[in-house]
Amino acid sequence: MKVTINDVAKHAGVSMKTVSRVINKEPSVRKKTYDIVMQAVKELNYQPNTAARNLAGTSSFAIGLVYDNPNAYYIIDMQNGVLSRCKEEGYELVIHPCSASDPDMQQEIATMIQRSRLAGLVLTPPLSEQKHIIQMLDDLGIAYVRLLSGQNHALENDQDSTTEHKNNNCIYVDDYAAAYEITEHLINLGHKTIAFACGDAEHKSTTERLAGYKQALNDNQLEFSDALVYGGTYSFESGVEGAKALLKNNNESGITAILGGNDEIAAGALFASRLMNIAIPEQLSISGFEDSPFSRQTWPKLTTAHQANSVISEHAARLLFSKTRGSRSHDKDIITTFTPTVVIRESTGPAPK
Amino acid sequence: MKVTINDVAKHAGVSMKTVSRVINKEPSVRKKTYDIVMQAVKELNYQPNTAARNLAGTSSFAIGLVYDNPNAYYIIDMQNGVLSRCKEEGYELVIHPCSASDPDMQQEIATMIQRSRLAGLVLTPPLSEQKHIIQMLDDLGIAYVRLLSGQNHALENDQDSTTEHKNNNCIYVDDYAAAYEITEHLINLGHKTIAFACGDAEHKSTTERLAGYKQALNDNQLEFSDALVYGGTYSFESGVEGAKALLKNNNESGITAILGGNDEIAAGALFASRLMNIAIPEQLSISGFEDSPFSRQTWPKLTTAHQANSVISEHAARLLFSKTRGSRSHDKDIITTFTPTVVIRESTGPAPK
DNA sequence: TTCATTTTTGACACCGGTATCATAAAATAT
DNA sequence: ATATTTTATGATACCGGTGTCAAAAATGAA
Repeated sequence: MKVTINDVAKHAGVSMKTVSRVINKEPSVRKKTYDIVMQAVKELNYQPNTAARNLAGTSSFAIGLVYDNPNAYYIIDMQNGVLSRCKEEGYELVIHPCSASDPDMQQEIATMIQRSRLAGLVLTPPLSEQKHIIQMLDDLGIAYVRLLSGQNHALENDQDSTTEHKNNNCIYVDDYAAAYEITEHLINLGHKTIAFACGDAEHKSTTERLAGYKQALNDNQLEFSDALVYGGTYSFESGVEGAKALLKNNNESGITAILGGNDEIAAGALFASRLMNIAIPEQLSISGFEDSPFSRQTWPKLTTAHQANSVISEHAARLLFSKTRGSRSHDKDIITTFTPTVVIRESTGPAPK
Repeated sequence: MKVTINDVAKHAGVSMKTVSRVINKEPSVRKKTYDIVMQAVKELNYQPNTAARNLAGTSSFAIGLVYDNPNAYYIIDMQNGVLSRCKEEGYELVIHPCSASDPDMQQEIATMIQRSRLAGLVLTPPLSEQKHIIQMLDDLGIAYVRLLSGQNHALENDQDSTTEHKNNNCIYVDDYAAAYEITEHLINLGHKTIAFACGDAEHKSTTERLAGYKQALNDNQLEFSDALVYGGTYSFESGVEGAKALLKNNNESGITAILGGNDEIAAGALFASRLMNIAIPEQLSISGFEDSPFSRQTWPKLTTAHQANSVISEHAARLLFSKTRGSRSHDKDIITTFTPTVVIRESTGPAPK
């Protein structure tokens, strides 16, 4: 029934160690031997036992994906991207949803690493931004890659210990640039009073997006005011509340466009507009961020910033693998900064007179 | 750094085997010994190495979740439910998205099972409905649980080999009853011409929901006609097309309500209604199915049938565990049939005159 | 108290690979 | 052709647990 490395070795007439070398693509195997072994592997349909490899090897053949994010689309994309890379490399993926606010979380992650002897970890925001997590991983000496919002500066400007890492283990999503672009799109449509309904303040993406938005206003001689910003969370409900707050008193601020912190917020704003009988995009333009599937399922469809999450996470996995095993994948192929691109749909239009 | 079972044994002054017994909750350990060992486990913060356990043991400490479903919300719920049970039992979860149409899929699943020495598998629709997959799993002699649409009949009525299983490894979602209920809700609102925009014909849920809908019509002396059914897929786009098709020629069929095969279809129908300038629910009632988060994010919010996916999948995992290891959890606690409940929101209303 | 029986515990061989280091074979230098 | 270096392969000790079976301890019966 189950075929082991010994069966293959016998079948190929070599030692098990040679088979091991072949399946691990170690260099010092003669072409001829390699072929013979591979032939045997195929004939017997041999599948190396993950548990055994993990147990015997220095590092294991499993990595972890840790997330605390309610956005199902985001998570699925992340998983799929990492999984596709794992498949390529013959690794397993251990997924670990958790709650950043949970005090036991740190211990929980440590436990997971220890139990599964993980070779590395991919961290998504907002966990990837938490100093104490990073610190712990450094202390544990485990490889990890962080998905972050921002740009790849040579050094982070804070002076704490994480700086020493030369942040060569980060994948950046340039939310700043994307927010700038999408704001510019609105400005080009003639909008002069553009509001921003933010996501969670603790998330770096929020500050990045906000900064990009502000800079775009500034570069185009548009005035910024605190009345134009609503601080909420990355949720539909927050979008509803945000739009209501921003447009209060019969839109006293004269807002003609709202930039949603993500698609859910934008969808919420859309919903609120309906409640307030505001026509989109005739009276008000609304844009999202992320291009999740449901940005195509609202009415009208959302203008948004497209973020290729599965591609991003695939590169995160690549980067992680390049740091663990005999980095087969060339580091050169790894993109470490992604900039979402504006996708124009029906929720934005020319500013009303 | 890493604590092994031997460290614990030494610390507790017992043999490693005894420690093994304790962490596996085997019965034949004296209370006093148990306490001493547990104390040592705590003091050293011992975490059993998963790989070693998997390798040494008869069955491994990992189960798999296989799915082919584009619905992110559904998948995340499924994962979380199974995951929570796994955590409870100290198991790992190997997730495996795949494509039912992929000819290699069968081999792929077999490979996964072999490589990870999975103790069992949870199958979601539509994979759980595919005979050849079930057949393969039976041949492999691996434990599995199927999530199915339908009711728990003592025996399935088809005569093939899967019947022999006495289907005591299935969790049912009674889509028939739910569709009946939701149709009845519409009937009670005075609707007489109710259409059904179906999901994928290959999915059992589609036939179940359709049957429930038809039965409700029948029981209420309402006429059914093929013109009232649109056969599509479980997607937003299909919902758009479905609504357009059903309401064609200025709604010649006189439809006053559309039952969507799932929330996405309903959202699509909602979208199409906007295109056709049809007021919801004044001119047309639309209902969804599943109660996914975005049924609350459409305008108006969708009436739908709530399905507790994470609870369902948790019970699927329970059932699986009850078949593998020393079934700690009592089978009695396991619910094997779930019936979604109607959630009334704003997308359905009284039939127009 | 002694012996038989049952319950707890431990010694040790595995599970299926990888790592190390020695050895054999091939390539190169003399 | 032989000595020397390099490269390819193999023998064997682990990795950290579990399963088996036998020994030790506790319990009950005589």
